[in-house]
Amino acid sequence: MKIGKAADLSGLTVKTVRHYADIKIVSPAVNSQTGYRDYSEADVAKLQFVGKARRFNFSLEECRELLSLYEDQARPSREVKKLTLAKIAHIEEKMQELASLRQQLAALAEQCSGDDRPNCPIIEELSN
Amino acid sequence: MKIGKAADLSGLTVKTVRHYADIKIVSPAVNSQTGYRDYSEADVAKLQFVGKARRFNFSLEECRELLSLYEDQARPSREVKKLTLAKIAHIEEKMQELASLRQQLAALAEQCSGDDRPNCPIIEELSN
DNA sequence: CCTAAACTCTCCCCCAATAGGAGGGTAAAG
DNA sequence: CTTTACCCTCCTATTGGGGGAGAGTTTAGG
Repeated sequence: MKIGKAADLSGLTVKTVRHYADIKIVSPAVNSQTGYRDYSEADVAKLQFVGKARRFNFSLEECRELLSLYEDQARPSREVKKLTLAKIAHIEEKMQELASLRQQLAALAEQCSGDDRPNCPIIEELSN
Repeated sequence: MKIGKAADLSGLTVKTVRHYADIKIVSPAVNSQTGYRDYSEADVAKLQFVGKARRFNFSLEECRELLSLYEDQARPSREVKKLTLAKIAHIEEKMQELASLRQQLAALAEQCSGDDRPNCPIIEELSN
């Protein structure tokens, strides 16, 4: 099938699917007459797989790794779990960072009257 | 002073300070003889201000707004508080999203034996 | 059968916020 | 006076795409 249908079936945009072909995440056959990309059912399954992994916050590089594990019928599940745990750790790091920022900003906002007066503890803090 | 010292004093890299000049976040005077940027004490204060706001996760566009409030002695503190609360809300949204991802990934990881066997619930979930 | 719309191709620019480096001019220290 | 340290502009890359031009292809309708 052509790229438009593959994109529809995988829930991705044509732009994105083309990008994945460019960087060899999912490489379809190519019609040498027209230059049109030709996607198989298996290609679409891979696109769906990558789409889902992306929604789980895996980077494209990580998707590439997951995809090669997905294709390897003999993969040890240890490998997949390792990637997943690393991703969880990364997410937790990010969350900690955000929690700290939120706490600091909330403390500042609380001290700020938020009215017409120019006096502002937030600006003062940023000025130090 | 020249850009190197301004960068040191503000805790930013020369590259970053130059970029901020390019996009008019902090615009120093320019020596027309040499083309060297010439930073005042006030410019350095602005760079420090932006650096701190960046560490609080404000985007450069938001920094631009904060900076104009910083420079406006008559600003209503309401404006600053509004930006800060919006930033807090944005951070909380991101945290929720990450919490959901973490929960889903953790549930998957827990079901995965993580050994030599190819059977892997994580890959299976991503394949659906 | 022919035309027009829908689709596809490549190529280039754009976003945020920097980092790295080439190639060339300037300043300050020995 | 030379070396080193610094500064300049311009180009490239990063991540994960989006937008659009200009050209070729396919498909549907009349």
